[in-house]
Amino acid sequence: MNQFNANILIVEDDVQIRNFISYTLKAEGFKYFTTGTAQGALNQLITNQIDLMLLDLGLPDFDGMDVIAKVREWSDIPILVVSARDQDKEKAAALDAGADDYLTKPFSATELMARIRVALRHMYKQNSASLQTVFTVGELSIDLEKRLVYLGSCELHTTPLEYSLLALFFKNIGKVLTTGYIIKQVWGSGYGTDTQALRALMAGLRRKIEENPANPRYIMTEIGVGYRLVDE
Amino acid sequence: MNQFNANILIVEDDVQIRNFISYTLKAEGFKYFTTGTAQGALNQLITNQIDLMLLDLGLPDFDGMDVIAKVREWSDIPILVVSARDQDKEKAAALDAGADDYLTKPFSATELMARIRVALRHMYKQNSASLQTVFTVGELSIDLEKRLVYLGSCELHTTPLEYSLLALFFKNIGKVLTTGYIIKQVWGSGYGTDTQALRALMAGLRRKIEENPANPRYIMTEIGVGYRLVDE
DNA sequence: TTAAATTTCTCACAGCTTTCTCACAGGCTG
DNA sequence: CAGCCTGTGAGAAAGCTGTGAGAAATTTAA
Repeated sequence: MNQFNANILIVEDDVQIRNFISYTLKAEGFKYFTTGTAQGALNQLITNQIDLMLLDLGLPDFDGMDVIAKVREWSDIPILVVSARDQDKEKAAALDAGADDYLTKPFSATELMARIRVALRHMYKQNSASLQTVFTVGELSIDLEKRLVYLGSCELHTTPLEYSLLALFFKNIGKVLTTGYIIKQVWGSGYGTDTQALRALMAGLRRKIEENPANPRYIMTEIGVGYRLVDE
Repeated sequence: MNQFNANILIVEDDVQIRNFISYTLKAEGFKYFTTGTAQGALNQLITNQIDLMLLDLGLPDFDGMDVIAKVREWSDIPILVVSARDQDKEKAAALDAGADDYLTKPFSATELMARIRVALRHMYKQNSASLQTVFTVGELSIDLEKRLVYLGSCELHTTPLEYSLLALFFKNIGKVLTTGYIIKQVWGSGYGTDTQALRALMAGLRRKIEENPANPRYIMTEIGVGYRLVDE
């Protein structure tokens, strides 16, 4: 067993290499998912709690570079590119697109594992700074770990979208979040730019958390820009 | 010029490679220091503000592995190992000791630069708080991250255009900005050259931030040229 | 499986804010 | 004084937000 407890997504269409990698990961005690297509990778990332992605650039449906760009629109998970392409420019392009490391085939299990450990170390170092899971503003608080919202001492029921929205604000207390950013974070990047649904969602949320929704105390509107959770 | 403004320490005893690396870094606009020994590396790290270290493992005085371990006792700066040793175990050992990446000689400038960018990206993401986002002149201050303006200790409401204008001045404190430049920055290049809207916008902004708009304290008019935010 | 309940999205509209335009006043310069 | 530039107030036009009602979609329960 290793020190990390991570879910790793293997995106590789060559069955032999996929087996080699998954065998190696299993031997080290990692949990993993596999897929052979770009589309499958995106699906897995959405449905499962993935901590790190091993990505082959040569996929049958889309180019791996597009996958990197797509994922980076909404996620910061470590992406380790595994590719047969050995051109420096390819490497630089992938790394600049947002990949965290680049391994050229053939590679050894030892090196792969070491580089995975580095990537996970980075991730945990980053997350350890934001270990706090309970945030409070005035009477309102949120427990990100338990996924619960409290108003005073009372638990407050929230729908999934309402919770997602509120959590986003608590992760950015005091900052003005633009409507475009909020929509991307709550609905995902494929949703578009229509703000109507956000307005409706915000109305519902305010009805629950604000005493007087027309004159909010917690989430302020910044006209023409977005919204902001006040910082005391 | 690159997007980062980092000091890089090159630890390499082979003069040719050292020159190659420093030449590459200079071409990309990085500042750098060089040393050929482990002892020198530690000295430089203590005396200079180093943001990233390029480390050759084969040093004359101590083994590079010891340098990594030593540095990691007190610093989290990215360490990029550059080595001729191509053994997987060597790589794994260096990475597990705390290095962030491992490049095998010979390597290309392109790849080196891309990997440096990845390392710096990680670092900046981690202490993104350390980037200055609050600027102050007299009683007036702006928080670019939160998108908020303060006058004294009071929050000041600004419209999107007013904020955009004020932020532009704070990014250019003390400099005279021509009306043409301001219009292009605030309204975009497609707007034209009509200054009427800018005059109206400026009047509104001054009404909010100046005690006496007719005799401004913060944003001065430079007749025939443009405007300027005073520098204390 | 179907049915009920909940959640989410869409529409239409009222009310408000922001932005632009116009007209004019005042100051500086030659 | 005339010409140019800047500042300002008023008002129109455009744009943005909040909200209720109901439709559509999703989840939960039976």
